[in-house]
Amino acid sequence: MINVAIVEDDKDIRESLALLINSTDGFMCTTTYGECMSAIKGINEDIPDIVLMDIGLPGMSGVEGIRRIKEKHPDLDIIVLTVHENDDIVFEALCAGACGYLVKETPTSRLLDAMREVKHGGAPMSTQIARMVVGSFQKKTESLLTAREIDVLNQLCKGKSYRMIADSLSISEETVRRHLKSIYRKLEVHSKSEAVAKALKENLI
Amino acid sequence: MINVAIVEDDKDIRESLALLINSTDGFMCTTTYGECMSAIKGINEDIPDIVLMDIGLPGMSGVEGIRRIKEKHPDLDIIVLTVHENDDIVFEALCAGACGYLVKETPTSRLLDAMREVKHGGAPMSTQIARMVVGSFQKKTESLLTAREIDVLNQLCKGKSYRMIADSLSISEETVRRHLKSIYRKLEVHSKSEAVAKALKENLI
DNA sequence: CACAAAATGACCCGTTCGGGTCATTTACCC
DNA sequence: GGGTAAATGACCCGAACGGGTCATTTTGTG
Repeated sequence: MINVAIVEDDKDIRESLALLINSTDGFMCTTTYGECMSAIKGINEDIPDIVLMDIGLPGMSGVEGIRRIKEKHPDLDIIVLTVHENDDIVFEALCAGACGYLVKETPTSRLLDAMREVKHGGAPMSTQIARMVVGSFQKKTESLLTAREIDVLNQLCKGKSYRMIADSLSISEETVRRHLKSIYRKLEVHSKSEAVAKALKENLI
Repeated sequence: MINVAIVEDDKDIRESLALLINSTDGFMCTTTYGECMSAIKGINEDIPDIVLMDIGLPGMSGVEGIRRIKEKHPDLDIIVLTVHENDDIVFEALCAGACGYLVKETPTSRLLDAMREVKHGGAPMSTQIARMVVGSFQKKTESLLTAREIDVLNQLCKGKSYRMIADSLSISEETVRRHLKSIYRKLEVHSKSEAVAKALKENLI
């Protein structure tokens, strides 16, 4: 029997979700919450197997709610169920600890499958979400940086100094400096650390 | 009609996959390859809609093959179909441009679904793979760094100087310097850029 | 309350970095 | 074949950094 808790501000959605879950073999939903604070408190008392979580909630955001719940219960599985398909929110939710992300038009059969999938160690996502997630691994093609600049940037990301980069690429320190100037201009940054941060965040290397 | 190419060194698997695809409505497979080089060449002539790609191939690795194929055909969808569930290979394949990753015990019906899913903008993954991918977003808990050190590290990742970090956290530059010393010792690094690189790669922040 | 861990602040000094301006050679595209 | 982009190398200088050693205050847990 999989015990599901629901965090969702819309009463109609909340109740129909609970009804769906309670009328499905192997699932039950004894507790629902209208906002995060009570969910965080309630889940501390009565620990479910899975939390279905909305993102656009009154008061504390769902993302922050996920973070707080996972702090106390790292092994609890949280599935986001929301209308938000905005890139930032998806990644924020996953970083906060969600292990699944479904958009709200998901058919009920898929929702039930998703919960079963989570219990088998999966991470169910709606198709567009999965593509966004996988896409986030892909390197930017047609980089604005030249091949040599990328070489230098790669070394930089290993924490190398100008001197070490020069040795490693068999060019003079002055040339390294020159490439760095060009990189800074293109990335619009002004220090090694900022360049590294930008390069890693934007998958330039 | 979805045109599928197969890259797979095992003749039996290759042929049974082709047979499956050709006997399914809406799919066809006219070309199969036993290793990467001929696939790269062949795909340049005869462009399929989807490539099913093995990873453990003789000669060029599947990962490198994916990279080469995506270089020429950035919009071509490549699904990895392999026995490898090793973390590194999964992420390497996705970084190289794969948009799906299935383990070989995947039932044929799921394989066909996966190809349809890809054509609808999805990114089909086996359950364990999806969890690995989502897990890679999650921050390390129980950091070896203190809360304040993480504050400083966060600022560092925005490319701030000591002076700017000091202002932004309302502490003296000397204290920032002190925290940085402690961070360097714990992360075993010796520069801002190296610390940023390590922090971002290890999801410390 | 006592003790430990964390956070705070200060000084010195040699090295590295960032930005400025200079120039030459190689490679590729029209 | 001539022009453009890329890659190479050099110098200067002030600001920023990294490592060293010093000490005080705050916080939290037993």
